[in-house]
Amino acid sequence: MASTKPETKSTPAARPVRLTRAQRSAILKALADPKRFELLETIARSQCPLGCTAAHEALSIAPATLSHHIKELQTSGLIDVRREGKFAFLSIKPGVLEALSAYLQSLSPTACPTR
Amino acid sequence: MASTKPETKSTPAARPVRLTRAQRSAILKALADPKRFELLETIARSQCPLGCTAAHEALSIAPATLSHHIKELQTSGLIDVRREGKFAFLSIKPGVLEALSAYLQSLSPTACPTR
DNA sequence: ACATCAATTCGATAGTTGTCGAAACGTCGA
DNA sequence: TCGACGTTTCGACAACTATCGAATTGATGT
Repeated sequence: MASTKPETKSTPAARPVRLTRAQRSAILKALADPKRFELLETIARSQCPLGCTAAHEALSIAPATLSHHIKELQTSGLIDVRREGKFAFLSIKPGVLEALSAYLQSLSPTACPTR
Repeated sequence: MASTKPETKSTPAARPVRLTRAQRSAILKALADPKRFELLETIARSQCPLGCTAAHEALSIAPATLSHHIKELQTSGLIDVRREGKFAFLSIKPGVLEALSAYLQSLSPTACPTR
């Protein structure tokens, strides 16, 4: 199967990133754990690709637990994991948080008059 | 100095609704359960104050479970519960979803150049 | 080849929680 | 007062999961 073009790179324009119900569920579950959310915040606040070691130091949890959380964030589609030799670098997957954010906002309707 | 303005009640204009870390955690945990999220969606989609009976029919879960989920959404600060006689009416608490949404969006930084 | 280090996998455990049936509570109409 | 109905509480169970130590894998440098 010949690939038409490499899409792992920075595509010029924005992409809507449509989320299915199942994806939303998975993402919310991934965000629900405090340690995992903190990890995501750490990744977001870092320049961009955060090393596992830095993450481990920032969260003060066992390596095994960190690895578990990373996999959860990855399988839920929230982050990308790039492996380079014996290191792993974490980065926020673009568009996903925006999509979730937009959907949540859409749930807040114009306040009902009969309140 | 002090006395910028008291904003505890339903101010006509916008309300910032600042969320603490603990509140964010609680809200995300409340949203993480699929049935609970579906309940919130149902409330949001209804005119506004949704009766428990309607919710029960929409979700097809036992009354006890529904009551449990309602309490979770309420204690997390996502919904208001107004009681009227033997009925209970659910409505989305204004500002909370917007605040969470804004925070999530703020985590998505400008994509890192070294990707 | 060997030792070292980063990261993952495995196995186990403790705590959490979604679910429901049954009982209880409160309200309303007869 | 009584019974019917909506909702909540209680108790229990099953499933899930966050956590870690120990062992493993894989890559790097000597």
